[in-house]
Amino acid sequence: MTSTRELSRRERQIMDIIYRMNEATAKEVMEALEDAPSYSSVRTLLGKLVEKGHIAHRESGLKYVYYPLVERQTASVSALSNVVKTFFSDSTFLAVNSLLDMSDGDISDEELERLNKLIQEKKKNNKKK
Amino acid sequence: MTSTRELSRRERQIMDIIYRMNEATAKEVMEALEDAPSYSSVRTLLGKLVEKGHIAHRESGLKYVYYPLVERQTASVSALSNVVKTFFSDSTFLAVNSLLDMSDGDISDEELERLNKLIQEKKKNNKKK
DNA sequence: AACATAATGCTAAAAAATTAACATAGCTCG
DNA sequence: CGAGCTATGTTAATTTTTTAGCATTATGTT
Repeated sequence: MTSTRELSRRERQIMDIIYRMNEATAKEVMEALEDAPSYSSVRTLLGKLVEKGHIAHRESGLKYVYYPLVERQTASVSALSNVVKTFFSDSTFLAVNSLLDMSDGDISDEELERLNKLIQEKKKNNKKK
Repeated sequence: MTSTRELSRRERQIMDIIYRMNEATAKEVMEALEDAPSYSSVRTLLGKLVEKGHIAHRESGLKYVYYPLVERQTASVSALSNVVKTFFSDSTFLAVNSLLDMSDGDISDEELERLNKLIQEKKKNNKKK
């Protein structure tokens, strides 16, 4: 597994930043880090992440732009699964429930409508089996 | 913030285990660790987590039983928030959507029904404001 | 062309995390 | 009782992580 579980503290922070921004230069990563170390240190960490196969970089003019090698989608499923397993006894229902509770007016009516539809679909699927 | 972000790799693994089990002895933690180090090492790590204020232990007969000091509920909200921020552009909707997609027959009809109701509630709330 | 700026390459020291050894104390059961 | 098992307390060595310094290369600006 190439999961987030094997990363060190800083490496994880940096991966999170890169996922949030989709891609980022060393400078951008440094600026996004809360208690950022020196530019030099950030580059060393990025280098290690490249070595370990978590990210790659392409040249963009002068600089390198780093991007994740595991797709956002894949990584997100893995992250969600882990939270569901750890805090919700592996119950997707409980996790969704909690997310809905947490969201305070964060979801628009239109989005709620779409969720309702998706749930209807699920029901139909359940019955088919 | 006393979040998971400040923990080292092993410390995080151990916290996850303790959250999953609600509480655990050193031995149980060791057994739950995938590539477990020696019993001695596990105890050292537990000691560090106690020092850092993440867990506490109570005596249960002969042994210590460790439990988290930050409630499961609180920790789960924090973990979910982080995933939502990192992988779903801070959109609860997108995260719920993804969870529902991931769940394949994992949610019962009854649970789906409850989710629908919860969503209806949300809609009403949206309108009130 | 020379200088300031911004980036990389390489290297190394300092700090933190990880592992484990050894000593000790209470229980239990033959 | 006392040998063996289980657990803790303490300490120390090793490994990994984290930080950063210094040299170099490319750009663009005067």
